[in-house]
Amino acid sequence: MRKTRVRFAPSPTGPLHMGGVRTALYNYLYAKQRGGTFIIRIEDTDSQRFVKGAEEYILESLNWCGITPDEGVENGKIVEHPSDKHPHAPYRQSQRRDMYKKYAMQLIDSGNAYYSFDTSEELENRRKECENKGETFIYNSTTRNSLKNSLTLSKEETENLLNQTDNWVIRFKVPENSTLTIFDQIRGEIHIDTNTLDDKVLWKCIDKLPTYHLANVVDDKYMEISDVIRGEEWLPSLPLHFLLYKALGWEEYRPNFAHLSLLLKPDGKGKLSKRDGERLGFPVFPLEWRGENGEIFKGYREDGYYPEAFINILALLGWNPGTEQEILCLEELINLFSLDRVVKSGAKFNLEKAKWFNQEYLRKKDISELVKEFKEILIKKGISKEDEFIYRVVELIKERASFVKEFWDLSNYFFEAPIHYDQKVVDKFWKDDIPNNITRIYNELEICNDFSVSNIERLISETIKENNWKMGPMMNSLRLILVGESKGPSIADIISIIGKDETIKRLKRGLEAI
RNA sequence: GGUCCGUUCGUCUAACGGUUAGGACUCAAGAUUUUCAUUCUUGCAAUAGGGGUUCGAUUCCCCUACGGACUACCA
Repeated sequence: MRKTRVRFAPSPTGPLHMGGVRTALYNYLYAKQRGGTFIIRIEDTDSQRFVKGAEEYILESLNWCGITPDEGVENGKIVEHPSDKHPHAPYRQSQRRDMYKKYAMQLIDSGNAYYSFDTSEELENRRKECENKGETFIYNSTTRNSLKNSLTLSKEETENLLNQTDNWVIRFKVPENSTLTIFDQIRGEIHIDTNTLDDKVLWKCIDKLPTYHLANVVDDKYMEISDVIRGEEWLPSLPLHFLLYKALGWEEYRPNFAHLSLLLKPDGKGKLSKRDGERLGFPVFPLEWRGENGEIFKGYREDGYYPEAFINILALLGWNPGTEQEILCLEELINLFSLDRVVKSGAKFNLEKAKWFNQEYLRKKDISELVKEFKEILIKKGISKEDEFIYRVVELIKERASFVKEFWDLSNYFFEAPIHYDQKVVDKFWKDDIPNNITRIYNELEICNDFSVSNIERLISETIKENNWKMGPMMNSLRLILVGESKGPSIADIISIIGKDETIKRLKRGLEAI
């Protein structure tokens, strides 16, 4: 049995989106469960699309999620020099160019690849020609003999072109007339006729770097990757990768493959993309991302999600433990994860359910921890209160919120006296002798010195009973005065927390204002 | 267009030939509550369609439909 080594290999062309985080998570869970190694590798062989800050963003995102790499990253940075812990450095493909070049040449020498000199215009024309005839152009055994490459040109001509111009690429020579059967750990057997494949470019002339396909296979072999778990968008190039292992003589190193279904747009067509978040009002990215032209994309972190909740949401989007348990911490996910329980079909993200997950995690938090978080919000509003006071408030409202950021709207009346009184409540309850009765309660409270919840509760209910008042209108009117509207925890709790002075003040003002 | 992958309540999913097709989110109703929320109970809601195979198909096979990915010197 091979030692489990998996990699997450993002390319730094922008922020990592939640689908990418899920792929990283599944890789991580798979590795951890099997006592294996989780490696990060940066696939930056596209020099044209490089985005500044993307690499840092990716690492910070994984860090926030608690997905910690065993290899490839040290002190929050991609490792560039080999060490015991990081024997395969550098972990950035742009810094491994020479290695890929060597294998590209080996493929040419062994007859598995060739130089191609066709310009993109020439190929474009051929494609159009075919299209007009209702055919499909494929650069492979059916066409390569009629194109400009080292298979059709003489040795001398090829040499000359290579020496004189920079305009050449290396293409893989796909073998003809064979059917491949490739096993995918999630999808089972996949059959492919090699005649439908095309001779993909392995080495680009444009930036003198390998394409993803070559770099990927070489690195996976050298980094001793045992299992490749990646997105479904790679399924069509699986046969090419499969053949590449064979052509390089590395069949015994070939990893197991598993292709994950995609995360889909919640409202219909296609895979989840960068802009869906703004359009549909939920984050697509783990962390906030500032685009080059000042655009801001929301992040789960900034929206108030806990990383544990975010991970849990992602884990269950395309996988389930086979039981009815839905709230799973990282530890449990590691223990329970298995590729056979990964769902084959694409999953649409659901915001409501995501909120529910966060609510579940919020409820599990210690009140003192929530106090710390809420305090930051209060400070921004210029409100300072002693921790004990905030603690009592949070204790009462935490069940009512999915996010700490909702605490303020749920508890503002603890910190500020109401300015407006909800007219609907006024119309419904503020009648007849209510003002008089409230005044009676006011008088009772004014001489009361025990503002414990139980005493206030006793005092109010006894007063109401003794006078044969109606419970509903009295309580609702008291609430109206104290809160301004018809919401919140019990009156006794509110009075007890805001205390005598504030209660008296609010009753006085309410009696005058309503 | 071509190649590949997929299809169970609105959404995430369970049921790996035999279930009244289960759970969760959402929604609705009821109970509890001085209000709101919580909580509890109940309810609404699905096997894409058509053929096979089988005593029996959500499950296996085929066709159709629909959805998705890929089809770059992008990953």
